[in-house]
Amino acid sequence: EQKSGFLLTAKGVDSDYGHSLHFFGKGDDGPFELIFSDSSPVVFVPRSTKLPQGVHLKERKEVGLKSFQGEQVDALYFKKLNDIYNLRDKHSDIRTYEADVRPTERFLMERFIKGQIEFKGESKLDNGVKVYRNPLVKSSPKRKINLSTLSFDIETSRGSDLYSIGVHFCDHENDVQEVFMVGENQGELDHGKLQYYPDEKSCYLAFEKRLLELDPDLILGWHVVGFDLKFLEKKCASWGIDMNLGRKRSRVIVNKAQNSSQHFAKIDGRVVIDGPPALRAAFFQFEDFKLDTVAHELLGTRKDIESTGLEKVKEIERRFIEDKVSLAKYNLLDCTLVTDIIRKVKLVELLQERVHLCGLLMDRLAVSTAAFDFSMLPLVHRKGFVAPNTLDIVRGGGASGGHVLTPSSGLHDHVIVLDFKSLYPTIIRTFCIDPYSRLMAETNPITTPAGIKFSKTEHLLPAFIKELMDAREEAKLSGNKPLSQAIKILMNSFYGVMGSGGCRFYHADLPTAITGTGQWLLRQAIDFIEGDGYKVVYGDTDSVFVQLPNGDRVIERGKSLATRANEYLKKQVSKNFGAESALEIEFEKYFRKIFFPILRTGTEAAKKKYTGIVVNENKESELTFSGMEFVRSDWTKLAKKFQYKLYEEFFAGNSPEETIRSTVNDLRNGNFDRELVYKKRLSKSIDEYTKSVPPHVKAALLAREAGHEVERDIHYVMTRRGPVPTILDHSDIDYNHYIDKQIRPIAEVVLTPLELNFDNIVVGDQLSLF
DNA sequence: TAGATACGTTGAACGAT
DNA sequence: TCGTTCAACGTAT
Repeated sequence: EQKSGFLLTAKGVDSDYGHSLHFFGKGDDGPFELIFSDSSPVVFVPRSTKLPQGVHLKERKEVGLKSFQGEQVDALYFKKLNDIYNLRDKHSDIRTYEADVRPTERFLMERFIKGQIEFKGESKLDNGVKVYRNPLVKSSPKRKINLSTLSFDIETSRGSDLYSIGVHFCDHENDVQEVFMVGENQGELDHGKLQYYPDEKSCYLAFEKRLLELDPDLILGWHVVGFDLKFLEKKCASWGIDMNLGRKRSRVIVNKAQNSSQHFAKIDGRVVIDGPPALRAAFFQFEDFKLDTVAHELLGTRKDIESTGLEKVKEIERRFIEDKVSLAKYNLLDCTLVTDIIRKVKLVELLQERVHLCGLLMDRLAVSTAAFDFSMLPLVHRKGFVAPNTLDIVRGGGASGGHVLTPSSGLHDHVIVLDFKSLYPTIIRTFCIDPYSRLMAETNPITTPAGIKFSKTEHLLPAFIKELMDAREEAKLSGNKPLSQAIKILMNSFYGVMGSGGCRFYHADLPTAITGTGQWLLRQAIDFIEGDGYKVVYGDTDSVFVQLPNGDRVIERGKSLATRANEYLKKQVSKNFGAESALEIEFEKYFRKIFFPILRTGTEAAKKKYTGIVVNENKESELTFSGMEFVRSDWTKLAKKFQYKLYEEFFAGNSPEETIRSTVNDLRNGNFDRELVYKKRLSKSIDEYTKSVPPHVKAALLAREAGHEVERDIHYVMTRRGPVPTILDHSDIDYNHYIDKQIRPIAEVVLTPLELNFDNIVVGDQLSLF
């Protein structure tokens, strides 16, 4: 009987019998595992390679494939994956190809199985999982599979005591809320079940048992890998037991990435979705990634303990002793908030669509180079090539990027923005840019504006991008946002991946051809628009800011200009390169007013910085900022509020003097004391700042001296003693610092063109101080 | 368990005064 | 004390 399902996790296992592949997934009738017991990991070597004694192969085969340099290769089949690593590491003189492709992924990609799979064979039930040994499999069109989620969160003391574990499980028919609490019974919850256990171990074991019963496909949480799972793993180790939360009661393995604080959890048959990194990967932006902040911004709700840091821990400790019911409530709220956030942004749907598009399973989606391999390798093989190992890539000189114009400085009325829709993907399509096409450049060549040749007929990526773009249009029409977003993420990754030394298909010609073409196209568009009698006031990579003589029927005129620019480019591309243009310029937005400030150091306008009033089709206007302090997380709230107010006045044609004066006054009077916090990230560990010690590092050092754990985000305030972390006493605020470093530079940007002087405006206050 | 380059700003560090 | 360089960070695209 033919079954189908969605793949969740994969692993390869070396044993005495060989290398086996294990795929866990979820089908209509529950979880399954597909085992392929004799997978024979493969690597390619040049035909001329003589293997040394002691290398034990299963088979060496002529496969009719060649390297990118044109050298014929043989396939070597091994018993174990480890044999390949040994060959590579112990015989570095032997050149290998694709030695770093994971057998599980190779298995899927060569069969074009992207998440959805059909399988046929005998199954045996093992711990609730239907296990198929060596079934027949094939790819299967995508289908909606309901995945169940379990969000969990643990509460602990400041030390290493486990207090409670909250659980929120959801599938298409159930909603389960439970809390497992250590200690004596102090009562029940209104909503959800609260159970008490005499000690930590029995509490944990009850949680484990319940999780295995509920059998979720996805495990959700907030820092759930680096904190909760790591904590529980340590606990289990201290009790001498394994943390068996995987399908078939298998053990959870928590790993830390080298040179990074990132943690990864391997759980058979279940995918862990950790809120902050998952939202970051989907390009969500928040003031910070605290659960409370994100929940507030997305759901409008708040956690019930609003304090942070030490106070929060103290409150949790108090509740554990005096009020376990309210601790349980708090614990459970964290779980349901995470479920609600992930549901609200349709994160599971997004991940599912991404798997369907790129083929990598959920826990590997972040690795763009692997996603590129998944789509390209099987196609490249069918064209007769094998690819190099990633580590053998020699990174050539860097490619230049996008073209950025110097803005025409100052204030402008009626400026429209036209931009190229998906510029780099459409360039790849139009000029047939991909690794295979570069190798085949002599077959019907097309020379890009940067002078680099590709084959107009032998290529792989352009067709894939067309497919993706068509699917995206359809997704947009049908309102399928997760799919549309998934396609955008994948398409936008191609250029970066091909220009990355971490990609086995890297070649400097690829990014150089793409960005060079982008620069050429932007110039062509500008030439056309200027030739049409308009003034171009700014442009960056794929956009042109065009001034219109007046504000009548702006959108109509904008769209008409875009259409004519498209026709012009189509002709240019056809005439100069004999190619059919997939490029598309579109009307993006209208600024009733836009202001380009002068560089802080210099006389020209700054690039990548502007502010203006955008008016939409419904004639609603909005003050927007790009690149300016208002959008920068390392400027204080004081600065941002001040900048916003300043430009409101500026665009309204009012004098900014009163705003400046009152802001300085209020600051001195202590009215902004809570809005003076600087936030900056430590990009490396604190002891690695040897070349210079910037303010946020100084603050972090103070925090560490005072016995605090140093976090990645440093919050500090400038006091008369210098930068001090907000967790320490910082009442001696240096108001002059904030006037000079946060208010003055923002004010002067508008004061200079108005020929006003900051010191003259605030002079009264300055005198009263000294 | 690695998508890219272009750009502006700040303040530390350093050498010359 | 002053001017210059550059590490560091966050942003635009």
